[in-house]
Formats: sequence, C-alpha cells, structure tokens
Amino acid sequence: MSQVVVVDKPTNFIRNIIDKDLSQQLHNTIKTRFPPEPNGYLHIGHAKSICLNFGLAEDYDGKCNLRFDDTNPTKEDIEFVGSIKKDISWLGFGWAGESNFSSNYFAKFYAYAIELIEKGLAFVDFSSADEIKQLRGNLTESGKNSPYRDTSVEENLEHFKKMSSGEYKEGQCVLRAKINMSSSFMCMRDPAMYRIKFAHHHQTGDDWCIYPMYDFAHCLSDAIENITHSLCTLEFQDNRRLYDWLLEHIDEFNKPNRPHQYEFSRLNLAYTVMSKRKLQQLVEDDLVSGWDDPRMPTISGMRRRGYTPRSIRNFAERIGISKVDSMTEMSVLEASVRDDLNLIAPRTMAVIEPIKVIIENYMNAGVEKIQAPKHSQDETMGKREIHFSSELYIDKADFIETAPNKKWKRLAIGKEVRLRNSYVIKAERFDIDKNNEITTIYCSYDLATLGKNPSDGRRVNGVIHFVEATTAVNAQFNLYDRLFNIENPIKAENFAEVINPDSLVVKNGFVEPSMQNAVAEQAYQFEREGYFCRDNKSKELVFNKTIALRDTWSK
RNA sequence: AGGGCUAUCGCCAAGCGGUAAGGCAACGGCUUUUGAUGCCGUCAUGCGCAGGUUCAAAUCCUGCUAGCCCUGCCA
Repeated sequence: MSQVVVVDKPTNFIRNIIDKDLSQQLHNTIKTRFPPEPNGYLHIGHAKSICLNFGLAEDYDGKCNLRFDDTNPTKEDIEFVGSIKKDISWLGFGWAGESNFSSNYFAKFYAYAIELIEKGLAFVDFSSADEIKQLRGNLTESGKNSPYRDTSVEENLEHFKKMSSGEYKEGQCVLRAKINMSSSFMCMRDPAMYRIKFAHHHQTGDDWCIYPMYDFAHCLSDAIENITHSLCTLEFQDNRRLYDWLLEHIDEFNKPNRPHQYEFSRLNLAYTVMSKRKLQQLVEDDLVSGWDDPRMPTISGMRRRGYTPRSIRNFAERIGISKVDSMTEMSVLEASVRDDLNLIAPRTMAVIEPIKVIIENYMNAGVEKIQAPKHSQDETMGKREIHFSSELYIDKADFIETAPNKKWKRLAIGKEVRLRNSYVIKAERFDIDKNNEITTIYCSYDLATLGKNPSDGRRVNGVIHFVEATTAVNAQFNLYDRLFNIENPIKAENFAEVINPDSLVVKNGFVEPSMQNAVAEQAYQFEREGYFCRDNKSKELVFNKTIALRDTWSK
C-alpha cells in the first residue's frame, strides 16, 4: 500500500477560481502563460509571476506558455529573448512547446481587425494624437465622438488596408475600436487598436508597418493559445473590460471557455526597486556594475549573488498571492535563501580580515593535515582536508585584549577558545605596530584537544574559525548589503542620495586550500561568516557574499 | 455622486455565517566544536471605523474613512 504524501500548497483566490472552473467543467485542464515584453531583464517581481503561472500549471497538471509580448518594435530587442529564457529555465520551469511571440499572430490579428471593422466596431481615425487626447475627456467628463467615427464600413476597410500597405505616414491615422466615449473606463473610450510604425521588427522584419496595441494583441493571443486563466497585475483591472469586450466581439472567441483575466498585486520588496525604468537608471548612472550586479533584484543579479532557484521559489510560495498592495520585508527573502543554503552548502573556512596567530608551543615541523566534515549535520557530504601549523590566521573581530563580559565567546588574553575542527588555544600576548594595530597574537595550544574536549573537564565555550597561514589561498570577498537606505526608494527625489554607501565592501583575505577550485555560483558556507559563492565573471578567486548567517547576538 | 480595486498581528497571508491557520520578524528556553542549525514555548477576546440583520458576523446589509490604479498612437 503506497502512502500518499500531501504537501499543502497555500491557497489563494486564483486557486479558488480555478477549482471552481474545473469543478463546473468549464475547462478540463488549465493553461496559463507568462508574457514578458522583451525589453529588459527579469527581476524578482517577474519571478513571482513566473512561479505563479508555471507553478499553477504544474500543480493542476496543465500547461504554461512562454509568450514574448512583442507588439512594439521600437522598444523591444531580440537580445532580451535569450536572457529571459535562460532565467526562466534557471528557475526550473519549462514552457509548453516552443516559446511563442505575439508577432506570430500578426496575420490573425489583422483578420480580427477586419472582422471588427466589418461589424462596424472599429474605424480608422485621422485625427492627430493630440486631437484624440482632447476628445477623450477626462476622469470626470465624458469624451466626444471623433469626426471619423461614422465613416462607412467600406471606407474604413479601404483605409485600414492602406494603413497596412504603407500608404499612410506614421501618426497619420490609427485604427480605433468603436465602444463608448462616455464610459467611466477611460480604456473603453474608443481605444487605439493599431498604429503605424515603419520600424523593423526582430521577428517579422519589415513585413508590417502597422503594429497592434497591447490591449488588442494580448487578449487575442491568449484566445489563440487557448489560455484559460490569464494572470496579470492590478494595474490592468480596468483593461479587463476591454479584454472581455474584444473577445466577446470576435465570433471565434465568444464562448464560455474563452480566456479570462485575473489580477493580483505585484511584488514590492523593501529597500530595493522593481521597475524596469528604475533598474535601468541604476545601471546607466553607474550606481551598480550592471544588470547582473549582485545587489540588483534581477534574476541574473541574484544568481550571481548565490541565490538558488529553490530559495526564490520558496520565497514566492511564502509571500502568497492576493490583491492587496503590499510591501514585503527583505527578511522573508533572506530566510528563504538561508533555509535552502543551510541544507546544501558545504562548510568551509575563510578569514576575511586576517590577523596572524603564532602557536608558540607547537613543536611539529610543517603542516598537520586534518579531515573535517563538509557539513556537521550531513555526513553524506563527506570530508575535506584542512591544515594546522604554528602559523595561522584568524579574523580580526575574533580577538580582543580583554573580554568585555562573561558572554564573550571569542579569543582574549588569558582566555581559551576552540579553533573550529581543530585544537583549543589560549592567547598569551600580542604585538602592535606604531598605529596601535594588532599585528600578531601569540598563543599556546592544548595538543590533547583535537576532536575532543579537555580531559580535565574545563569548559571552552567559544569556537572561532581560522586558516593555516602557509597554505592559505588569497581571495577577494565582495560583501553585499541592501542597495538602498530607505524602505521605498522610488519615493526619493534623488536616487543617488539614498543608495547605501556600504552596499558593497571589498575585502582581501584567505580561504582554506580546498576552496582553490571553488565552482562559480555554487553555494558554500564560510563558517560563522555566511554563505558565499564564487563570482561567475572573475577569473581570480572572488567570493560574493550571498547572505550572512542569522545573527541574534550582535544586536 | 467619475470609475475600478483594497483594508485580518510589526511584514506577508488563510478564512467564504458556527466562534481568528501558517510563514517572516520579535521574545524566552533546551541542544550545539558555526553566537549558525535543530527543537520547545510566547506572540489578534479580535479582523479599517460606525451602525444594522442573526441564536451566532472577519464573513451578510447600510453608511463612512484611508490607500492604490485609470485621461500613451507604452505594456
């Protein structure tokens, strides 16, 4: 008899809708889609949407399409198609079949536009953009009909064909849906469906000089792909009326199981920014090193920082889906990252701010080799070799001349401390230079304490990490912290002023020899310091700090 | 009287008329050769406010208040 393991997925309003649709047999299965515009890099906010759309498809045994929403050739670029695919795959999701492009459907869109014109539901407007704006009215006053609104079907057909064959100039006219100029939904006041752009498109080349607007293309693309649940963010709530209107007025799609749009709130993360425009500004103003700067909330930045796909997926699950405007605390993301890394990261030692230690009573010549576990709670990870000798490095922060109180668990003169995976040592004295900086600490060690506590029963209550000096390997450490000093940076007038000046601190120190060939993007824990990964762009040994260990003491 | 949404613990978030899940954070304690991890415990007599319906209301009704979104030939 097999046991069914039920993993509870947190529920949300979209799952409730799907459950209802499925139980009423409106659909046999679900189909979602992730529809990025190829005009920038994906960020953690996109990851939320990706996890939602692909996750739903997985859980309901449905499908999720990847569709590039490429209806504006002047703003989009093929370069982003590759990076977007890479990021989605890296997160661990696969899309149904080949990736799609809205531009695949341009010919169909054209036919649907003709259908609308023939039904008297669309017209070609030769008013200028400014005139259209004037006639649109405003939030409290209804708009006025365009003088071209009553053009005959035949003439509209002719004009639209001329639009598409390049006989009109850019901006000379536009195809508009004929809906209602006094609607309280601004998007229903005869919205533009097609505009003229003599622009080269990365997919369709120079085949078209008219391009559909988002509102026209999106719902139709969904319908063509048999999407059942079209999920987007809150700012499209009004647009839903247009989405529904269009599908209800195209014969082929006016049926109960047509796609329906549902909106959820976008992710806001404290102390960072999420908008493409703002991220771009950070890059362009050289406030960060690029889109994949480990401080960026981009998928590529987080990857370089050492975040794992699973940690991001766990994060997405933890924050849930709702319609509330919210600001999620960084701690939720950080906890998700730590939870995953704690399980998978081999332990190793690095000294980030080295200070020399001499073991004066260590009589062995050369270097002693010790086998240390890669993970004290997971033996299956095996062991690595560490070294010990009369010359070591410990971290500056782990020594103080006199312990400030009884709770001090590090080294101090006359005090004993355990060197991680090694011996117990006691600090005897130290040298300082002319700036009063400690240069060397002289210690004694207890040779009977390797792998065991002192036999006389005395308690050693502190453990610090170290590396053996003669075999230590030089490494650079990039220590990252939050990019901004304020919770919601978009409210700042000047971006540069609210950047955290300590968001990147570079240190040079040592790692144990086993880290010589550390793999890029692979998580390691430098014990007592935090999780790090080798930088994926540097040839030298450079480690990016992913996240510090939880610290309940320094406060 | 423009319209569309939203309001449950510091931050997320379940709940869908039967008497407030969970996570993060915080705070205690135990274990520990990582001040980590793990484990145990504490943390909303109350669900934006005010009324009403009901034996029973976070859930239904009425009226307020606050916040977000909408006037691109952007998405």
